[in-house]
Amino acid sequence: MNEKYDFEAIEQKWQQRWAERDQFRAAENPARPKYYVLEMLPYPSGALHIGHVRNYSLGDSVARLRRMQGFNVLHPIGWDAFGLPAENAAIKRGVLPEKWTLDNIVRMRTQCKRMGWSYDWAREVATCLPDYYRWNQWFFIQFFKKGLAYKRKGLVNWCEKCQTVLANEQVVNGACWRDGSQVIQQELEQWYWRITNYAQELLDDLSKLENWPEKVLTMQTNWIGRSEGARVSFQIADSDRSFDIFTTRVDTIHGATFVVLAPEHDLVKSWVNDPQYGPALTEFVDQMRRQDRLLRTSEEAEKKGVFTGQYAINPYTRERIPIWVANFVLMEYGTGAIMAVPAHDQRDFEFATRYNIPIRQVIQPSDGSAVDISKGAFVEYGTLINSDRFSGLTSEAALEKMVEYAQSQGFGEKTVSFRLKDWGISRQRYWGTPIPIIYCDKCGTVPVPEKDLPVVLPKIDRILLGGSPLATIADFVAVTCPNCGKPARRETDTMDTFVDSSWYFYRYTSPRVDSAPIDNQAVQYWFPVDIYIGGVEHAILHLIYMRFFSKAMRDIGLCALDEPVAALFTQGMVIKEGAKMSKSLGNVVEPDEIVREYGADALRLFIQFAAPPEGDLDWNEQGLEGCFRFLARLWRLAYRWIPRLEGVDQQADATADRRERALRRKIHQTIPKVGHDVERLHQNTAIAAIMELLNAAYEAEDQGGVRPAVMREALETMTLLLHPFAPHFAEEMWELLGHRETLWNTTWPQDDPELAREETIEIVIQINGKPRSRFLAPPDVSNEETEALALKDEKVKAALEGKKLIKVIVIPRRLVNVVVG
RNA sequence: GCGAAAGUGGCGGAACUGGCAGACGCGAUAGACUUAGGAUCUAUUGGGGAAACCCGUGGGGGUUCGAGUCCCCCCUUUCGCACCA
Repeated sequence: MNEKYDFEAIEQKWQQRWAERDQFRAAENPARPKYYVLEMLPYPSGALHIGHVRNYSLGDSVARLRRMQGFNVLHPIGWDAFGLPAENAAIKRGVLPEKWTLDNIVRMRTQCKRMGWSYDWAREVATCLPDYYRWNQWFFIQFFKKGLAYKRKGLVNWCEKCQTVLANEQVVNGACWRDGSQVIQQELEQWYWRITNYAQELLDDLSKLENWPEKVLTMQTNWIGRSEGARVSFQIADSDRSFDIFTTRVDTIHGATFVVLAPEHDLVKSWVNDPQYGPALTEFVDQMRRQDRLLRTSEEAEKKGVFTGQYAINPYTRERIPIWVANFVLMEYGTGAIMAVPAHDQRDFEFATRYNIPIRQVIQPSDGSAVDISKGAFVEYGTLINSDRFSGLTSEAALEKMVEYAQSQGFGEKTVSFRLKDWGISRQRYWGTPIPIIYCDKCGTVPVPEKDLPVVLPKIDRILLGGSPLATIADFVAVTCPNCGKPARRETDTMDTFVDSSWYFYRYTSPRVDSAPIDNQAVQYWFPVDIYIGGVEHAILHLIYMRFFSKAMRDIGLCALDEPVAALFTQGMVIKEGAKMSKSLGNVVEPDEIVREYGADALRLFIQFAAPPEGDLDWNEQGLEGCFRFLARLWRLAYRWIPRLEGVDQQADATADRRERALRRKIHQTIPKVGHDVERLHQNTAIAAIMELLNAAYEAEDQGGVRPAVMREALETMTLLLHPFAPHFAEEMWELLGHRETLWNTTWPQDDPELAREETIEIVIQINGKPRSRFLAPPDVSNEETEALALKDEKVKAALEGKKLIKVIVIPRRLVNVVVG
């Protein structure tokens, strides 16, 4: 054994052995309980960053612990390999996306192996390979057949910088989620997936996700945005046309003094030629189209609009009210049209005030108190007034009754509106999955027959810019119609890369099946994912898409899961000096450099020790050194003892010495603590507990009188407990301690509660709630004895001098509070 | 504005259902070993005080024998949502 902790040699040695033995290979085994540990797959951007290290080290410690606890562990990894950065890098550096991506994967795979994570590399998937993306295409076709995929023209989010369309989830505060640049609205024909079919189920099933963070559930609930209300049809005056509005407050409809359409509303287009109102209307609509969405939809934005010259008939009152177009009504929510009740809606109030539109109160507080409608809207529920036959009803009752009335008269109905929109999956980029559709002049839109899959992404030899790059590849576009055999054209858009990540974790269970996307038997064995670890930034992106995907997979008869992920854990960011690491700030920590200087084990240890995993972690090199020192300190202890341990069994005899018993007690207290902490992902306190155990071993050594058998037990226990965090170190130590079997196949130590039990306990004496004294007692001391012992205490006697004993509270085995007064 | 989470030594952070606040690590101080130490080991390390003691978990109230933990009000930070009809 080397006196010095030579992390480089040790880590290399074990990585090599693990690879040679193909040690982390997983296979279905019905005899053992399974455990599926999943981490969000990385985008191959070039190199692992420290956030990956945190994410994957966390997952690895869980995988290794569960394995040692007897679970059959699946711990896979892959690459989210399609996507824009590859194309952008290609444009910037002149490397083709494919080469750039595959090179990055090679480099990052090496880095992963250098970190010692226990991945089953035989299950690795890269989403940019035809073996994988052909199933994206297969899913597309199944969805198309099932009516879950459809094409329509409509307003879409267009990112100028990315030169492509984005789904709603990918627009954050009016900006592109990836680069933060402005997103504008454009009218384009796009493919959509009908995620809204599942809106209700996606919402309802959130209640099944008991082990998901509340925060994510809330974000999803808000994103789905269910609201119950009514659809009411308004006739356009002097016309046979009508339009629908959506409202959650039909009870206020007698107070509607105007209606408002979104600038993008279809009806508006037919009015722009009006000689009197057309010009202003046209200008307003154009202005809205040009305006930044973020500005337009911000609450601070002033409410602006123009009168269309048209009137609508309120079906309840038969009253003619003006139709306006205004910035604050959004085409994408509800029906893109609202009734405006300025007395009872603040937005309508502001608008009405600005344009001198009448304000009419129709609700008053049910307690009869007065409200001043001239100062602002009264938005609460109350009692209806000025509402014809509905006057006198409460809002709650009116909501029911008035919808029934509308229904009976045929001009409205009860309806539910969702904020969630269908998922726009078309992307006008090269580096993605080709959408498997063929357009034939005769047969229309025809899916590519399954036998013709995959539609291979054509190789290119130069970078393609602008539009849909595939459209410029004549060989690709030209195709014969699978129906009629006549010349036809291929769809040239590619799929959103969130499609790839929506089901990759299914593919891991059967990565090489080539007759179907998944082997249902394998899915049945491994699913659900027991723990999914990743960043919270995907709360309403990936994490909602993949839930949708599972349900859609179920409905096309592929497997039978409602929810694929049993527990989700969102880990915090790694920051430095309080700021997010970024190249522009120059505060990026390179994992490679840390590994070179301190080793992967020290890095893994530190990144899990420095902070609880759900919070942000402030990188600090000195803390890292502390973890390195801990490993070196354990190494030295072993170095001193191992020569004396040969042939010594750890359970040689019952130990009688007080000092030995103290060390063994610490050992047997630490074992359950570490296991329990890692199960809750409290790696920081688990590691602290192992450090304490090492300190106890040093203390025991220092005091003398500890025999090798006990020191062996201490060293072996620390080694086993350390394995999830510092596996190379632990494997080496385990071997030095004389074991042949890898720790991966070794069981987690069993604690002995008998040995863990304290021989004497210290009981605190409080006087009037303040700690004043303490005494030692046997652990089985009764409450009566405890009280008696406390009352004999000198401090207690002194405190009772001239005072009265009011009461004594005994907390068994912990504390006595003597109340005097 | 609405909602959620958080606020504990010089620093990162511990503290299960209310029961010794500050585990563990960093940093710091002193000593030992040493030619030397940025290595290692030992000891000390929330503040005040000579001490008995007193004060301390963002601030203010409250419940309780007892509050970092529970309740009310306020402040700050972070993160979501933000004209959603």
